[in-house]
Amino acid sequence: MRKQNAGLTKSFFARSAEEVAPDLIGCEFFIDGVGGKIVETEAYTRFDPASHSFRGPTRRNQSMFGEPGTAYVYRIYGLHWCMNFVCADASAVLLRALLPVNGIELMKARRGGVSEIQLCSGPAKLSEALGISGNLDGASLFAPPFTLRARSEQPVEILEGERIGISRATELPWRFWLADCPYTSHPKLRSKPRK
DNA sequence: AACTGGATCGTCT
DNA sequence: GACGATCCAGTTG
Repeated sequence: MRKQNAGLTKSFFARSAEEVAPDLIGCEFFIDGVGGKIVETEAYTRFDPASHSFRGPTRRNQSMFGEPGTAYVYRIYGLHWCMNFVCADASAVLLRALLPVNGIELMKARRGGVSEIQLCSGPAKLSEALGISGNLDGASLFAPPFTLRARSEQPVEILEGERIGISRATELPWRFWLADCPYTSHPKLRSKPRK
């Protein structure tokens, strides 16, 4: 009986994002078979001033108030897309970096031929590589085009530190990443949590 | 290696 | 009317 490579279930996401976010490190995520291993995430919760759900439901953030296991996709800075997995109580996990596994040539084509290291090393980069845009907002993660696979083995070491690119609640240690992984988004913050 | 500004627009003040 | 859960190219040290 092979338990490894099983798909993630709804109960996996039916917890608060700060619990789910570290558990997603080492899982695999694909869209139409294109994607890779999750190596960096961030958690955002309902009572977190940095979270889109902090001020209650709006048209943009309504997916964040949906069922655990829903995709929340939003546009950032007018030109990029960011992908989130909705968890319990209007919390969500932002996908920040993947280690490319499948569909590498297609991802390179979408990303303008950058090196493999830089293919998915950032939230907007991985969205471009996987072809993510606003039309996936609100979709269930348990149906096509998505594929989610649980870890096949425990990650060597998961580190945590402050989140990146926000101006509020910056002290919360809700960014999680695979230690010393070259495919994460911030070279300087790869090995040690920021002080 | 570190910092700067530009691109670009929906959302909320 | 201001401002992002960003990225990239360019400049400076």
